[in-house]
Amino acid sequence: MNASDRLIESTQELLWERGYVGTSPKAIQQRAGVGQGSMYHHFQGKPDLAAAALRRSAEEMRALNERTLGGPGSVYERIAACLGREREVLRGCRIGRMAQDPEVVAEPELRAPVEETFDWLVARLAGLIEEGRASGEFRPGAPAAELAQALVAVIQGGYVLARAADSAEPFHQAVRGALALLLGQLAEQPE
Amino acid sequence: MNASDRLIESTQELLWERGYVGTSPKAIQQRAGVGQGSMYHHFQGKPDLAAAALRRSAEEMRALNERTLGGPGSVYERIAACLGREREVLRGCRIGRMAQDPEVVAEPELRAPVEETFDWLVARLAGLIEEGRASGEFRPGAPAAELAQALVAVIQGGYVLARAADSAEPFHQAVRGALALLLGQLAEQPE
DNA sequence: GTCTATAAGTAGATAGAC
DNA sequence: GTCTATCTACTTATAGAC
Repeated sequence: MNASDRLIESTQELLWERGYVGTSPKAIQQRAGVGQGSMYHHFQGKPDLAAAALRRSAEEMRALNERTLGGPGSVYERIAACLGREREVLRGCRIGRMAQDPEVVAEPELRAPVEETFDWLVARLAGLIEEGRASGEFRPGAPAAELAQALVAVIQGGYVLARAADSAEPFHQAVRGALALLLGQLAEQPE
Repeated sequence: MNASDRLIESTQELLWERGYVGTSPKAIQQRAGVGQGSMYHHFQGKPDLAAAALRRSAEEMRALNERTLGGPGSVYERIAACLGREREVLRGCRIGRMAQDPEVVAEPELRAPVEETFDWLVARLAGLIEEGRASGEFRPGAPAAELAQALVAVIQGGYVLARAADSAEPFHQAVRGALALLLGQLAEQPE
């Protein structure tokens, strides 16, 4: 792997672990095993490198979610598979984490990948719910986009609760609670 | 107001805006209008001051939620009042935000107020749901604690989605979605 | 209690040699 | 392309005077 790719990968990891403010060029270089001059040759500076790293993380995140959402099963099963997929819960969400950083939110180049990832995920879930309504699996009700936002929020909030408790348990409880609530939207109510 | 209180208040604001890593003693002193020596006289250092600020924020957050959860109305109405209460959505949650900070999570003194706030809120909501089941307002189903975790996660995740979009709208959509899902738990299903 | 001085270390680069 | 040197500003204090 070349220096540029190693730099991007190290930046992805550090942004995930320490956020944008907490990530220094020096730390990136050390983890990548790359010198100062090399980094500034390939990238204009920290914001430029962070933008590249975030675009790549966003792409990976989208592929990861599509694997379950586009998989086999009923709409409910696919949503459950997505929410319940294996995660390193205590590490938090590498995309959602960036939303807390004021410098990321303030800089369009940095915020764009974050916003687009959530836009995509919400739209994908809303589309699935509508598909489930069309097929008779789900009953009509609240706007699909609102239910989708709530589901994505449960995941993101689940990460927050887990890190606050230093335990993955609150995340899993929140997901089970959300799936129980979603059951109430099925056309045939399970008893 | 004395120097100590001004320092705590400034720290609360800065932790909310910029997080623990992003908040420097210098910035705290300047906002508080207090000199270096004064700060180190009243507090041992940044962690000590941050711990005091977080304990105070946690207390305020709890009082704020109790105002709606302990208010008038049915259980559903009180939960809806809590989720829908006025918020400065784009500023995020001053407690939940801290969960992203590795130095906060790693330091028990700093993490404790965060964990305790969520523990209290989840327990309060779970208690309300059980109360609603006992009175016949809610139907039995998933463990109340799981539903409560999901509701708190929706709020925390809603903040994340709002900041990612630089708009309060995703937060409000997520809350509406969550309340629609919660309606499915009422004993008398509204049509 | 509050102030100023000092200090070792880091942040985030730029310059120029190789 | 990569390396080392250099630089200004900030971080997080400690020391000691007032």
